[in-house]
Amino acid sequence: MPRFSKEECFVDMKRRILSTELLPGLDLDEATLVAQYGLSRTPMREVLQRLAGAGYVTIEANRGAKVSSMDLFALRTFFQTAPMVYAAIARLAAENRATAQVDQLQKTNRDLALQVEAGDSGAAALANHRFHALIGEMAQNDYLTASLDRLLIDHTRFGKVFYHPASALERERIGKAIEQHDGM
Amino acid sequence: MPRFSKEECFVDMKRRILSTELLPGLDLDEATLVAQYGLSRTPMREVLQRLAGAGYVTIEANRGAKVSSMDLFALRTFFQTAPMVYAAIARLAAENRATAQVDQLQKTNRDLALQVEAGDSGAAALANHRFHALIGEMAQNDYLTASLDRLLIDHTRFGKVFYHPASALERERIGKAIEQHDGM
DNA sequence: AGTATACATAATGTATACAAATTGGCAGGA
DNA sequence: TCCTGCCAATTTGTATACATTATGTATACT
Repeated sequence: MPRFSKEECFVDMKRRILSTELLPGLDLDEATLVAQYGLSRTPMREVLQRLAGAGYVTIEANRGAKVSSMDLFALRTFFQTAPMVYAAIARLAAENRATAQVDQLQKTNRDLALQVEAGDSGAAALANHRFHALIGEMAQNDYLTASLDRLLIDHTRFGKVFYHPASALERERIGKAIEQHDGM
Repeated sequence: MPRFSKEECFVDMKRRILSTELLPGLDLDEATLVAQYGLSRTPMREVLQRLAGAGYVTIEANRGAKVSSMDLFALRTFFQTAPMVYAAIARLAAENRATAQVDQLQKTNRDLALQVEAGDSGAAALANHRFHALIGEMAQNDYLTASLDRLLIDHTRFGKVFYHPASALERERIGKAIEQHDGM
């Protein structure tokens, strides 16, 4: 039986949710997770609460945790919100950029390109997520980051569905984003 | 010794933080809080984790929770972000408004006016917080609400500092906001 | 037959004992 | 005096037993 640390468990749960290995709406049973990660219930519940705080799962009193659902309304709201927040974040990131971060960004971008070429849409989605999350960090705006993080959860999950034969188009878009940031 | 429910404790902690009864940066000791609220440590820690998820407190591993701090950088970021998010939220709220919610909004607004006239800046700040939070609910956009909620935490705390002899100006601004929404 | 209620089962929520980590103080030495 | 290392005390983290709440099933009653 594998023994994860609390932090490892948190990261792995995020990965599983973003990759839709755990589908939206799925009921998360404490006992099952405890068995999978080799933690006791207290820290496992803590992980679930942190995931809830970050928007990955939804907790109902006396009913446990579910993977946050994605319905049509969420999709509509996503497209209503994402352009605005992404633009604001990108602008701030460009203003505050540090060379070390730009390097990391390009590294992540190359990683993304590799995953896309390899046809691994799950890994590509995660690399894409990491790429955007890095831009979020660069923006150094905790207020907006809160929205961005939530958008990225659904972006990544939508992406897994839509761009399954991960397109060169997406890659090109990412490439442009980098140029744009370097330009500023 | 008073015995709070977990939810009551959560609400009360938010109130105390928003009203700056608990100052930014204050170290929150579990034992003290447990004694104050009459809960055992497990649910108290859960409350702190939820508060951390919502941005009210900051948790460091093996060092417990502190009330989220507010430095000059946060202030700058706040004024950089608030107009954009508030405008977006207000627009969405106007589009999706329901009469029941508008009634509630006006009720909260009257409450705010009363508190301001009574010179109770703490209660006024909380009423103002509730007013903006209601607009956030009306917008029905969970992504943006995440940012708004964090902005409102600091808005309320800044407000407590700045507008101490709570001004008629603030009240007027709120009044205008209502008209604006009714207008749309 | 259909519905409602009571009970059994299984889940979540709470309390508390125990473990690990951090902090502060003290003693010893440079 | 100041630094260093160790020990004690305090605080946080974890495990687990117990309590409570929800759910599913069977049975009795209409």
